[in-house]
Amino acid sequence: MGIADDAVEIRAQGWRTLAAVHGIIETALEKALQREHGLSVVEFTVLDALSRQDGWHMRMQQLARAAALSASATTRLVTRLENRGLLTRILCADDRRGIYTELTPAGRALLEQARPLHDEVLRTTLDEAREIPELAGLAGFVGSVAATG
Amino acid sequence: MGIADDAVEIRAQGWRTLAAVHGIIETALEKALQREHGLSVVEFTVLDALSRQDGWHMRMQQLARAAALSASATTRLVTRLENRGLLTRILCADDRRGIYTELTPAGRALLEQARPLHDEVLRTTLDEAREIPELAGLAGFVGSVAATG
DNA sequence: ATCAATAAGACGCGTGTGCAACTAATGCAG
DNA sequence: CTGCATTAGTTGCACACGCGTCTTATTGAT
Repeated sequence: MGIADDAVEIRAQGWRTLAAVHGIIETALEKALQREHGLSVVEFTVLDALSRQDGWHMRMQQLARAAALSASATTRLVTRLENRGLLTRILCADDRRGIYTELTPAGRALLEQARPLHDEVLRTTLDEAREIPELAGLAGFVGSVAATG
Repeated sequence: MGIADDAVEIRAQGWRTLAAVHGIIETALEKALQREHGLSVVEFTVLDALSRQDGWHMRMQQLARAAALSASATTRLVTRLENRGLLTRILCADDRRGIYTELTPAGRALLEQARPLHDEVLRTTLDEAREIPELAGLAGFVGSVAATG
């Protein structure tokens, strides 16, 4: 068992840890946001992405990348949110193939209502993860070290 | 904006980064494993979990926790793998409600065949993630620092 | 003027998922 | 031993997703 095999095992272990922490947070977020605000995690993510693009509009493809969704899933998701009056589609003037999406006041309001719960869940689940030895390192990293961005 | 608000923003940013890296890896793994070995990521995860429990059997619930799945998803996943002859259900003698699962030789063989690809995808996607400024920190952490476990 | 490429939508299909309702086995209280 | 809450696992139902394919509108190069 040489150095290469160690690296393989470290990556595998790292991925398992990453998946575990991700799963814990996502499940907790899903339940809480669904229960209190009727939002799924992806829906919140999309609204959040749009809100942080303030002043700018996002095209469907950017949205798809931001939420890690396929094109068709993005279409359907935007349609759902549009039907609920949380965002609007806007044809863009310079390239009329493109479609921008923009938060409506209602969407922005719902997002702001949901933010506190979102952060609370994040905080408590990260704290819980820190209690579990295998997850403590990553949970600490995610919760404390600013992602270099 | 005080210290508390900073912490909120750091957590949110950390979660976005975590979700992004997770999504990249999972998508790449899914495509590669599906294409080459007809396995989904969860299926690989379950087989891997079972193989690392060598000598011991796992109950459905443990499996569910290990793969971050619900009970019902676990039932169906095990059924699929059982139908493909990759694992077997074993009623346990002492508590006849409980069900153990065990890899078959075929399951173990398929797992070993798939491992090299699994690691290769892990390695290349982590390398790619390191090239993206916002993800570099986390990708480096996952790929290099042994998860404390 | 033509034709390939691109952005997005529509739609059917198969699949995986969570929830809630259900069955069966266990174990504890009286 | 009888009743009853608890636990393990399964199943019916509805829904979101990815994929593939087709369609439409627009752009840009020849």
